[in-house]
Amino acid sequence: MSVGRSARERVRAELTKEITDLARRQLATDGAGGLSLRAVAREMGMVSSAMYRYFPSRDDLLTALIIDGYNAVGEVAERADDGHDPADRLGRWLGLCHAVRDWALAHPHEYALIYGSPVPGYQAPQETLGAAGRAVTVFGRIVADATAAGALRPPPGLPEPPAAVAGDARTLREILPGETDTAVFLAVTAWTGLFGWLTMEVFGQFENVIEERRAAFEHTMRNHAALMGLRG
Amino acid sequence: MSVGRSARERVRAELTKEITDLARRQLATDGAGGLSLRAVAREMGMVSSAMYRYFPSRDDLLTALIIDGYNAVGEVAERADDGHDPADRLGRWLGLCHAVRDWALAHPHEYALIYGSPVPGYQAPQETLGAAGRAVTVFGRIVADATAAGALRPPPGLPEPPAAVAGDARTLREILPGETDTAVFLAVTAWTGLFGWLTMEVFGQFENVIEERRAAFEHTMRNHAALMGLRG
DNA sequence: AGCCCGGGCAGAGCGGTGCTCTCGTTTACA
DNA sequence: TGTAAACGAGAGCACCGCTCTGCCCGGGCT
Repeated sequence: MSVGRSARERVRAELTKEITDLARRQLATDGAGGLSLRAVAREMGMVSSAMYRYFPSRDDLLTALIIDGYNAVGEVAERADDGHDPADRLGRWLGLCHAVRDWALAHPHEYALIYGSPVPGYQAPQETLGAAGRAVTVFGRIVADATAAGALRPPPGLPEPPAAVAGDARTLREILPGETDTAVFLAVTAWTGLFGWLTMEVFGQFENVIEERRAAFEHTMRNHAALMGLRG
Repeated sequence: MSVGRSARERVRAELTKEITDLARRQLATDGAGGLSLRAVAREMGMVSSAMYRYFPSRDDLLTALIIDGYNAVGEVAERADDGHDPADRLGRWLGLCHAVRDWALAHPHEYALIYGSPVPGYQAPQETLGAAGRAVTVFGRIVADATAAGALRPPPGLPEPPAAVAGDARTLREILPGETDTAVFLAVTAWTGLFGWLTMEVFGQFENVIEERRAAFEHTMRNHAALMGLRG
């Protein structure tokens, strides 16, 4: 991370970046399954075995790309929220949804890599967790701001969270500080709903079913906002 | 499908079934990426080239498994709904949710195959569409029954569907007959929410975040029911 | 009854993959 | 300056999907 101390470390960092860049390009065109260490090496004018000086295995290269992906969506989410009037919580929620959706549609393979089927024997290492949390942190801030302003008023007739989930609500309050159990799970409902839509859209489940996807998406996210009781 | 006319056709049908069975077992243990024609052939005491008498390519074998998967979840959904008092629409909705979830957790790789990242160059053929619709048809019937009985009363304060989505609402009324545009998209919200939760749970996104998953899931699905206005 | 034809399987082989091991070279550091 | 670590090349292993060829054998037609 620091400025390359030695020439060797500098060229190593450069080559590592070149590898991930080429791999990301290959990922974008062929998907995770088509990512080939040999192809990356070929494109760099190197031999495949040399790759293993930089990434111990293909999975480690994938891990690097996964972390990059989480950071990309996290940054998109943060930038979207920075551009909004903090008091306009409904606008911030919709802006966050559109930002994540735009990124997902522009990078379907990267989206699949981080939110889709896990790769075969691959176990997400701890390092991914930090990056994975950036987007949801933005969401938590919006909800918390709304609550603090008294602008989170869910409709009547909602079910009571059962006692069993109280512990999970406590965990989730790290992301959603100061929320009641009811509000915590309304937020979970909205968040899973957002990614449910995105997964179905990116993976082609809406083909021949929903065509005006942007409008339908925004309306669905407005439904989620209404369920949370997010007022403008 | 019909009773094997000649002995040759009968043994062919049996071998085809044996191949898909072995492939499904391999799918369950290694995932879609680990599905190997050669391994299936090995396990059958045959040579890999012989597989191509039955499936023109690995992707065609995958297609067969995908159709099987859609039919499996469709059957699970239908059976769950048959076992419920038709007038208990909230119970039917929750039963449907739990049935699909139980199946997904029991067959994570098959779930990933049909609802997860699409496989590399694979394009879902038309044949899958019929099987894919069985589960959502059950859902549509529950909502339609509720509407017919006047038991679908969404809470106040919901957004109006924009004009742009009217066409899609018309398409979706094939599954959700007699529903208003508002109700159609509330149903879409619930359905995408269901699969959003399932995808995140099956793909491990709830690790270390939500532990009482069954209770939290049911509560989330009750939230969706409340948004739709599904009364018992 | 005899023939023949086509489905079924085996084997070899092509080009590709991830990954390992060895070997000579280059670089950084003590 | 000497040494240990990093580096890249090359050969090779086991596996993959897929193709082509050739043999066998059973069922259907003459």
